[in-house]
Parts: sequence; C-alpha cells; structure tokens
Amino acid sequence: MVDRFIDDYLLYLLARASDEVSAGFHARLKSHGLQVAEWRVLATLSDGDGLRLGDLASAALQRQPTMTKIVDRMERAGLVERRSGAKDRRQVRVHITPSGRRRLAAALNDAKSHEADVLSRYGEDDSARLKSLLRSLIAQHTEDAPVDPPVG
Amino acid sequence: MVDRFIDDYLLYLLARASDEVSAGFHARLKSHGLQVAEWRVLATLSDGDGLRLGDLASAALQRQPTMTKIVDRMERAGLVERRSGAKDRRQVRVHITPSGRRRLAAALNDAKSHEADVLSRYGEDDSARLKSLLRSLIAQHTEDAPVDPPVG
DNA sequence: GATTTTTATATGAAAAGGAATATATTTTTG
DNA sequence: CAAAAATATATTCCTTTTCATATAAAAATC
Repeated sequence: MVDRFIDDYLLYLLARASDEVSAGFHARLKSHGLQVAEWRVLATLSDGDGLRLGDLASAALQRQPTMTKIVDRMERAGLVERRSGAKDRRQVRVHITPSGRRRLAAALNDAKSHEADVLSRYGEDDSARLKSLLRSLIAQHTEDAPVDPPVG
Repeated sequence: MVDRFIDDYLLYLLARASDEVSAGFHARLKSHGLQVAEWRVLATLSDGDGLRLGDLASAALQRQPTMTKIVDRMERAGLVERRSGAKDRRQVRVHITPSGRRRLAAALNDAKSHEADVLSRYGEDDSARLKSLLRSLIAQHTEDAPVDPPVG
C-alpha cells in the first residue's frame, strides 16, 4: 500500500493535496452559489481593468471554450459582463460587476479563514517554504514552452 | 497583478501547480489512450489483491458514481475486471488485467522520467521537503473528519 | 494591397461528471 | 428474529466540459 509507485509520485501528491485541502472550502463556495471556476474568475477580476477571455481561462485553469460558457453563465447571473473594449475587435474583456463584487467579498472571507486554518498547523517558515516551492513549480512550467519538451 | 489575493492563496497555488506540472504528463497519457483517472486506477491496482470500488474512487480522487462509470469503461476496454469476491456480497473488488498491466507499464515509464525531470531542478533536500509538506497536508485533511469543521 | 496565416472568441455535438436516489446486502436494535 | 438503520454499488437525469471546428478580425507575406 505504501510502496506503490503512485503513493510517492509528485503529481499524485500535488493532485491529492489540492483535492483534499480544497474540499472544505469548495463546499463553502457551493453554499455561496459559486462553482470553483467561478470563484477563481471573480477573484481574478477583483482588481485591474478586466481581462481578456483567454487570459481569464488560463488564470482560472480552464480551457478557452469552457471559459466562454462560464462567462455566459456568470453574465446571465449578473456577476460579470463582457465589454468589447480594445482596438482589437476580436478581444472580449470580462469585467466584474458590483453584484459580482459582493458575491466575491463573502467568499473571500471564507477563503481567508480557511487558509489561515490550514496553515495554522505550520510555522511561518514552513508556510513560506511551501508556497515558495509551489510558486517555483508553477514558474518552471509557465515561463518555458520548451521547443523540445523533455518527456513530451 | 501580483497583489491579488488569489496569487498568494494556498489553494490556488496548489491547484495551479498541480495543473501546470501535470499538463505535459497528462498529454502523454492521452497518447497511451488513458484518461488521468484511468491511469490512477491502474497505478493504484498495480499490486495487492484488487480494491473495492469505493476505495478505488477515493484513491483516484473521484466520486463513487463516477468510478462506477470509469470501471465500466475500463472493463469494456479490458483493462480491469470486477470480481464479486468477498463474503460481503455488496462489495465489488476491481482487479487489473494483464492487458491493463501492459498499458500501465508504458505509462509508468513516462511518469518516472517526467517526475525525474521536474525534480531535477531541485536538490534532494527541496524535493524531499516538497513531498513531505504535501504529504503532511494530505494527512491533515484525511485523518480527521472534524466534528465541528473550522470554517465549514 | 490582396492573399495567406495567425489570433481571439464562439458554437455544436459528444463525452464525462455530479447530485440525488434506487437497489441489494449487511448490521444493528429492540 | 423482525424491523430499522447503515453500507456498497448502480442508475437516472441533468449540468458541465471537451474536442473539433466555425467565425471574425488582425498580422504577415509576397
């Protein structure tokens, strides 16, 4: 059981940690009437001047056609709005609405207290180390789009 | 951009790290004709005497009704089989087949080299620390099903 | 500057996932 | 031991996602 490859496999540990640690908060989100991706959309749009739909998709860890539909839903719900802003008329900039902002505020409180609770088991050092390692993993795979990817 | 709450939010860092780090390997899986959950099923069943469907579901980070359908598919594909083993006749034990084992072996090679590649940027220390922190997060949220959950 | 290529978003059909519940079996309780 | 509660898996219906591709606009090329 403990000697299976997968139990020490980085990708599995990451997925499982994400899954288990998030479960409680994601249940809270549901009670706010938000899906996980919708929460990420609101949190991403909270400041700044809107985001292009494609950028929003990658920020929320979704594919572009999925984000089109998420924004459709959220627009219907009045949480965000599309503005055909820029000079490039293909682009759609998505903005958070006042109603979206209110919804976000509620979820944000839960997010903060949940995170504090999770990290309360760790000291400053370990908390910082954990986040730093995660950030480094993200950076490693974001910056470079390798011409000849190592394993494929 | 860097000062948004979400960019320093543990749950987002975990999800994003998992997503980005896994992307390359998951693409490889697809070329082996495997979905992520299917790969986890095979890797989980690789040793031992089969697993109950429900245990398999949580090992593969899926819900039980989803796992029922995954096992349906994989059984049709000849990768696993259901055996109505135990004394408890409600239980279904899922076993990997020789064909499933062959498919697993191919994916396993990719998994190992991919992980080695990801971790090659880190020393022994950081690699161990990362895995240890992840394991600790998992343990924290697995062991205890708190009677009165902190945030909900 | 017309044609080709690339980029951004949308659409549509099919696959997958999720919540609630059904079914079958076992365990518990009185 | 009969009735009730609990457990394991399956099923149904509905929502969401995915893949491939369409559409529209900009950029690049000749």
